[in-house]
Amino acid sequence: MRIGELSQRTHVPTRMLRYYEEQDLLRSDREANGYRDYPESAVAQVELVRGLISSGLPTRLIKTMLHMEGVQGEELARTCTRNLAEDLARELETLESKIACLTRSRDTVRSFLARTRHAEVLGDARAVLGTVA
Amino acid sequence: MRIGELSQRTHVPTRMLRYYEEQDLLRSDREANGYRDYPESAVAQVELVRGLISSGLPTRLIKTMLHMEGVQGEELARTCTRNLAEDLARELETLESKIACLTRSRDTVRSFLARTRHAEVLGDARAVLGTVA
DNA sequence: CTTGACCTTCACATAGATGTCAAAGTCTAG
DNA sequence: CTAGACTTTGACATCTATGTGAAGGTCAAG
Repeated sequence: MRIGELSQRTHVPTRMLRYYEEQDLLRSDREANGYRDYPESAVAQVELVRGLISSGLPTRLIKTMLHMEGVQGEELARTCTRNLAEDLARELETLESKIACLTRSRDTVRSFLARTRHAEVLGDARAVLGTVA
Repeated sequence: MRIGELSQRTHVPTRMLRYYEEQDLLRSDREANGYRDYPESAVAQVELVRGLISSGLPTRLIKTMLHMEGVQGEELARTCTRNLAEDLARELETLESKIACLTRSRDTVRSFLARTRHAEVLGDARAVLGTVA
């Protein structure tokens, strides 16, 4: 598919899709006329990248992880040096702490909304909450 | 405590502590001489703010959430309008999706490292991993 | 009183993610 | 052939979170 369609389907502006490509987070083939051509899988890829970037991960890490998702068994021995493994272990801790932090905040918001629901007896917030629980 | 101590204890530069205050994410009293004076609780507060910012949350949201953590029961009815509740419900979805995204990435890194550990028979990465499991 | 280690505010610089616009090529419909 | 929709690259603007440094107060130690 072309960039316009990918953009519509992911709700990510074409500007950003080109930017991700420039940052090595997304690949594309080219049609004879030079237009970018994306495979179906690009949709998922873009969604993943978006999520990670919006979660504050450095593109460097995202690039590494995207690469990992593709790599298979034996290939690893050659690919992953000890230093890289250590780096990744550190990144893993970063991820864990981000998750913990967001989880805590999610719980805060959740319980706040729950209490609000009680407070607002005729609460229309209930409808909203319904879409979340 | 003063800003220097808070900075050392949180590993957050004083520049940022003042910035957070400017953004309404952190409060401080003032000594007679104008120096900022923080309570013990500021340490935890700063750590929370750091975690959220590093997770890509907009300061606007963080401000809201920090406020919520303080608010109690009855006060809510007055504080939380329907629109705010709807906003928060949306933010909650944002949090959920960030968490999901980070969790997926964490699992990716984890399983990569696990496989790596097999590949590197003498893997020193194991020691590193131990601190993570 | 002076020095040094703090603190204050203010301002300018930077890096990353994004918005926006311009100039120009491609292609399809009329 | 032309108009309109879509594409390309490239440049410039903006916002946020930061780094950095200037100019100047506070205060304890020597």
